[in-house]
Formats: sequence, structure tokens, C-alpha cells
Amino acid sequence: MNFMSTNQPKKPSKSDRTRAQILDAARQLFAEHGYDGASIRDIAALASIDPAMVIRYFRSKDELFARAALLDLQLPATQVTDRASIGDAIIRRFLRTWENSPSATGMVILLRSAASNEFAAEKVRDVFATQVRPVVAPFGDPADAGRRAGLVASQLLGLATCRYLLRLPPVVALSHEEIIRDVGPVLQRYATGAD
Amino acid sequence: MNFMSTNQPKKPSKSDRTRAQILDAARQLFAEHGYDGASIRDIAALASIDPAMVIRYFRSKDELFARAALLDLQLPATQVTDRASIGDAIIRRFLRTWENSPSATGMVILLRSAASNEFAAEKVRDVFATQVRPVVAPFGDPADAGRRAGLVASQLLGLATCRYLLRLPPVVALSHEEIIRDVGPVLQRYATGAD
DNA sequence: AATAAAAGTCACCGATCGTTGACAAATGGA
DNA sequence: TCCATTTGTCAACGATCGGTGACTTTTATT
Repeated sequence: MNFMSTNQPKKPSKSDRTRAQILDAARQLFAEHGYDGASIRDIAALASIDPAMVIRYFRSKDELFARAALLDLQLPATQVTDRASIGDAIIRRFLRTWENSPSATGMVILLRSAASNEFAAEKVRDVFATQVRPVVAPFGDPADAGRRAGLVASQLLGLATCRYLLRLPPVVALSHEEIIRDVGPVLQRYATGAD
Repeated sequence: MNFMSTNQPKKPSKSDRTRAQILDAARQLFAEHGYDGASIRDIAALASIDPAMVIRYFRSKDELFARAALLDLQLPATQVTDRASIGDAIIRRFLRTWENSPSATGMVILLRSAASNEFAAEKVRDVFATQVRPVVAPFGDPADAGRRAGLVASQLLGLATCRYLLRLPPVVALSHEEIIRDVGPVLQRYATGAD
């Protein structure tokens, strides 16, 4: 009979744990040191396995990086909102994405590597195109959509850079409430193009 | 007599040209590919000299990087201004620094390398402490100075990241006038802490 | 218990890196 | 012209990198 063999619904078995260990170690080191700064040997050592296993499970360092950066990049959707609260909605989603979602580490990895890794840079541009632009576009002059989205991206990426990469003390010290209160209105202004 | 021998006021001779060639090549490649991405051999090839000369003139890659990033980091001073135009003054100095000063390349080098090079990251924090904070501090509640300066830095660094590193098309396309008009008021708000 | 597949170990390849030191060529003052 | 200093060339070092393949151990099935 064997009526549940086509899919593999249960497979907690064996090697998948090693796979997950490697991915966890890779995410951690990529997030800390970027693509170049994290070697396969370092990742293997952190995962307590042999370096050859890293290549065995993921075919190359590039592929491992892509998995580590993208696998869990399930960004929370922006709940539909009205024009008056779009800035507030964006900054709240930003905080949710960067501090309370499984994608948080992936975002740090991407941003840290984007400065010197073209694949990561392209992926950041892609996140902009799919996550920022469509959200901002409907709330102003369509001819302005690119400019408005670009301004929003500049503020969001700057906040992320200062808070999660450079760890600029006064920016790290900001509470969620302060960020929402101070940055929200700026995003509102950028997103709608109002003066 | 030899009354001018303690200092060496004139030395256009010979090797200084090679030195300058190496520095120029290093600045260009560090700015394009970051610290790790630019090898001494690449720099030497671009300068049309032997890799060993790079070490001969600068003692190590670290020292060369420090020279390339800091040598010409003479940021233009912010002219004193009144409270009402501080945002405008900051964004104008930003554009002058990043697009019309010999420090421009050094800034790109620092920012691109800061994501994965601790020396560069520390230097960026230093630029923040010496260039942003003191400018912003006098125009609001002294207890707020850190927060206000941090918000200003987040917007400035974000703009630089999008425009000069990631080259996000809509941000690259912004004219100086647009940037001054759109970002200036935001910096004004951040710097003064007004609502 | 026998056995085939899976999982893990180990030594090593070729490439590239920063750096060194021995040596040759060019330079300039005596 | 002689000679010492500067300037440039060359080969190679040790280390590290990503990646490969042969091998042994474990696991699971019959």
C-alpha cells in the first residue's frame, strides 16, 4: 500500500540535523563577518564538523551563502493601510523584520555583504524593488514613485546600517517607541511626497 | 651652512611619484572592491609596478589602507549658521564632501569597508563623533544630542549607502536640488528635535 | 548476521594571499 | 670615474583559501 511515499512528510532523521547545524553556523558567521570574512573552515569548526561536509551538503560556498541569506527571507507582509498611516506602518514593519522575525539574521547578512559582494548587493536591490517600492507607490504621484521609494529606502537602510552593522551607540540605544515616533513621520513625508 | 636641512621642503624627486601612483591605485581599488577585495598584487598591477614596491613604500597592507582612507580626509568645515537653516547646511556639506572634495574617495573607501573591517568601522564612528555630533549638538536639548545626532547620521549614511555603494537607481538619479529640498527638512527636524 | 547506503574522516590539490630577502639597475655626489 | 645610496626586479616563503576524492565508520534494512 504505502500510501504516503511520494512525499517525504517525516524526515527528522539523521543528516538533516547536521545540515541545520551548518546553516546555523554559516548564518552566524556570515552575519558577523560578511561573506569574505567567514571561511568554510570557520563555519565547519563552529558547527563541530569536518570542512568537507560543508561542501558535501551545500555544493559550494556561494550556494551556502545564498541559502543562509535567502532561505528564511520571508518578510512579513505590510498590512493594507490608509494614506495617513503609511509611514507608521512601514517603520513598524521594519522593526518587525529586523528584530522579531526569522529573517532578521538574513537581513544583516545581506546588508553586511552587500558592500563588497555583488550577489548580495543585487539581492538588496531586489528587496527594495519588491518590498519597498510597491508599498510606497500607491500613495503619491505615480511619476514620483521611484524617487519617493528611494528616499524611504535611504532612511531605512541608513537606520539598519547604524543600528545593526556599525552599532553606533546612540542609534542602538533608541527604543522602538522612539524610532516609531521620530522616523515614522519622515517616512510618511517621503512616501507621500507631501511637503 | 646648510641652513635648510632639518626639514625637507623640496623633494619632488624620483620615488615620490611612484609613491603617489601606488596611493592612487590603492584608493581606486579600495573604493571599488573594499579592503578584502583589493589585493596588493592588483594595486601594484594598476600602478604598473612590482608588488614588492607596495610593501617597500608602505610597510603593510593595513598601513596602505589607512593612508588611502585617511590621508585626504580633510572634510570641509560647516560654516556657522543659525538654527533655522542647520538642516540645509548639513545636507549641503554632505554633497560637498561626497561629490566635490578630495575626501570623496576616502569616504567611499571607509563606508564600503566598514561593513567587514573593524578599523574602517571605528573610523566611521569617529567621523560621526567629530563631524556630525558637534554640529548637531548646539541646536536642541543637550540631553538629546546623542539621539538627534544619531538620527541625522542614519539618514546621511543611508543616503550615502544607496547613492554611492549600492547605486540604487532612483537614488543615484536624484539631483543635488532634489536632495537638498527633500532631505534638508528631515535633517532640520532631526537636528533640532522639533516635531 | 550480512550488506548496501549514508555519514563522517582525512590528506591533499591548485590558487591566491601578504610579505620577505637576495640581487640587478639606475642615480647622483665626490 | 668611482662608489654608495636609491630604486626596481625576481623568486620564493608560509599561510590560508575553496574544493576534491579516497577512505573508514556508522546506520538501517533484510
